[in-house]
Amino acid sequence: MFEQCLYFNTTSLARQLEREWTSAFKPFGLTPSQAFMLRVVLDKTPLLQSELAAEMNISRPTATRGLDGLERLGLIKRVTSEKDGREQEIHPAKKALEMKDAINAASGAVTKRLKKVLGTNHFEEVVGQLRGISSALK
Amino acid sequence: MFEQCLYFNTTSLARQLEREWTSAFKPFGLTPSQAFMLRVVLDKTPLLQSELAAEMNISRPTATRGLDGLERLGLIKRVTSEKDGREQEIHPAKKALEMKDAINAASGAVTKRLKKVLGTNHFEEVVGQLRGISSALK
DNA sequence: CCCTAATAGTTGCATAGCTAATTAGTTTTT
DNA sequence: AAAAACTAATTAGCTATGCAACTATTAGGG
Repeated sequence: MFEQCLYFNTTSLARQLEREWTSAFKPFGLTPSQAFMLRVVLDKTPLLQSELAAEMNISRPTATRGLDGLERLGLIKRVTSEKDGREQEIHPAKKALEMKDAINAASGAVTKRLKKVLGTNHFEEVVGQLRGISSALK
Repeated sequence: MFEQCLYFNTTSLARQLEREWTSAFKPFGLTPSQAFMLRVVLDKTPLLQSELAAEMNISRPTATRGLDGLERLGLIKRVTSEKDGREQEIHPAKKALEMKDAINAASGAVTKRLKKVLGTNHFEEVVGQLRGISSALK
């Protein structure tokens, strides 16, 4: 009965995609959130937690907890910034650097598969529209 | 860095929309999940939990817990089916029936506002596409 | 009729997300 | 240079979600 509802269809699709990505990252022992967070850390190292939160569009507490998890897994290290003692620099651990290519490849594979199922043009169009809505609402 | 990622953009937009709907339903003391669940109960009464889960695209445990919450608020009642003792029929309580029109009106108002911001055509197109992706992945 | 299958719902355990409040460090003001 | 204001991160407490395992009930096959 919510066929026409943006909220309903967006959250519903989000849950469905969550499942796809969960299986993609399972071989690494990572959840989708953890894997995406690690990808940011690997790509932008070193970065501050506030930058991570902004990049991922999550609140700072969520970033704190996500990083707690990655730290427990031995994938990142937090270093108090020398410039400003309030800030924490995030660095990937060696273990994470070794996983980088494989994680990115696994991500690429999922995207490739989805593009095949949905058609590349359609896929890209929808992604663009989602971003458009997101920024229109800011 | 995930501008082109369907998963990232979908989950990100979902969180943003969650905020919009949270404020819309706050006057009723309901979260978006609760409000949508109640709307289904009000519209399809009486229905079984399995039907509710299917209608909302959520797992049965999530339905159980959501209904636990609505029951605690005195908004629904569970009645064991006479046909089949495993089944629970969900009925709205009087309190919920009295809220029905106002909740639906509040929902309509949000949708109307979003359509205005995004343009009705664009809005409907995107919703259609989300549904298309969802069913293509099933 | 009983024993096995299947089914509806629940419970246990875990993750991800949020807001509000707290802590600790830095800047600004006076 | 002490007090006030601000800022980065954390903690507390909550909801929503899922999978896996369990309970209770019904349905089916010897």
